[in-house]
Amino acid sequence: MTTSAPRRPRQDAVDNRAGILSAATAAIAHDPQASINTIARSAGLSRRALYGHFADRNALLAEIIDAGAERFNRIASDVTDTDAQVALARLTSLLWQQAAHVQVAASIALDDAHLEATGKALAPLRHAVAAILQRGQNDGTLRTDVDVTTLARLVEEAARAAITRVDATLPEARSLAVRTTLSMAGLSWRETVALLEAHPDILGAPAAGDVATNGTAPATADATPATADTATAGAKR
Amino acid sequence: MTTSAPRRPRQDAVDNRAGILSAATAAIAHDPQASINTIARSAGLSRRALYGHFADRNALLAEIIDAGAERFNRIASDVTDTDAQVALARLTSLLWQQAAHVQVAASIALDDAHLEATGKALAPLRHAVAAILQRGQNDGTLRTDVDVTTLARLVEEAARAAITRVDATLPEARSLAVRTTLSMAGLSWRETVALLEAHPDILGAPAAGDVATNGTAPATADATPATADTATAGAKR
DNA sequence: AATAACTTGCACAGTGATGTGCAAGTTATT
DNA sequence: AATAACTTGCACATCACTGTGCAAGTTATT
Repeated sequence: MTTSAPRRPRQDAVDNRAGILSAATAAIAHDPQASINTIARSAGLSRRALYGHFADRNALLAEIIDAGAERFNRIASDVTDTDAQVALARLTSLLWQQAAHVQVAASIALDDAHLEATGKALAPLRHAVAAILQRGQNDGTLRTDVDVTTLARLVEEAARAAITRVDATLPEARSLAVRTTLSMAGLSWRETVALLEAHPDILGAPAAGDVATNGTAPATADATPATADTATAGAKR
Repeated sequence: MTTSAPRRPRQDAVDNRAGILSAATAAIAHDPQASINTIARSAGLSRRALYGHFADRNALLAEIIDAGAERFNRIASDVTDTDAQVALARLTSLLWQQAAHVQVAASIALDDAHLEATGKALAPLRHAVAAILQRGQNDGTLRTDVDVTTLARLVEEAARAAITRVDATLPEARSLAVRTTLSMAGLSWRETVALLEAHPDILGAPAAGDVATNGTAPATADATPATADTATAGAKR
């Protein structure tokens, strides 16, 4: 008569829950006002089933925000470059991989209702950005004609625009996002191109983390052949 | 028995109509989903009265969009500078004065429902920007590492961010918006500062238009005392 | 094979918004 | 002063969406 331990959740249910989160992320990235029905249907479930996994809309949003926050925080703490320009570039490059989450955060952040939640979720990332910008202003490697707070907002907006408003399937999309952010931070476009050429690892693979990449990575030029290509693209002469 | 000519609209009614448009512009700039009730109340009218002036929500939005379009088009055709950098700077400076309309256009443009309307309204402005950017790329005064179409989108986003996401009451707000746009167009921050110092008229009063200002305006330095102030503001050393 | 877990569809109540009709009141215009 | 124009408040129908209860069915797990 031992009150039998409650059976653990069924596998299909676990999958469905994850499917909802994924579908919701995509749906909300596309339209912040996406209805519960839309989300459930795009996850292949009925509206009613969704309420079996999440108490209400807020609970669902909260988990989505948390998921984004976790990824963002990892990225923020992964960037340890001393050079502010390089740090900012790498940060953007890594964020670019999380385009969907960036878009969701941006979308939800527009809503006054969840401003607090997103704010809390983005706090560590914003703090990291502020630190980088401050460092760059102190040593003169970033623009000093704008106070740090304002610059942070502008850089954030530039990154958001470059990540979410540019076709992510373009081969140069990632490089473009990075160059955009650096531009906003005060560099001329030629300087951004030069910086990326000098640090090819920034646009490289997942960087250090999963696979052990000791120190300076020498041969990571697989995904992106050469920056020069995309950098010169569109030049008239 | 001549079917008497219908009396012309009452003066207070005309004022109220204008008041609604103005209130709606402000309300929607603040929240794209602002309800009819909110708008009417903030115009000092009842919800019911609003429907006496506009058939439905769309009719109201259409007029707001048109009002913005008219202002934008005037600005676009007012900018005639040959130098692409100067033209872009002046365009931004003039747009900055229409912050509320810029914000409304940006807000509504996010909505799929009115995407067509805003697109049509912004078309001439976008065309002007594209022309300026193309010119700048041809003579090498603007960045050539991005194709014109993408660059246009990025510049537009940068301008939007600088105009709507920065406290417009700050004395350097206008200058900041211009420098931001130029940064996105490829200039280094020092180049943007230099350009504004070389062309103080860009941040000056309403420029040519109402009052006759023959040729090169010598004494227009009223509204903005000196660019050097704001440009150097925030510099650490 | 038995059981608990999960999903579905439907009904239902509640909310907030839109757009309209109408009677009664107020106000600009002639 | 008369009149048409305008505003208001209320009632009403409609719509889209949220969140819950429940019975009946399907499916993973033991």
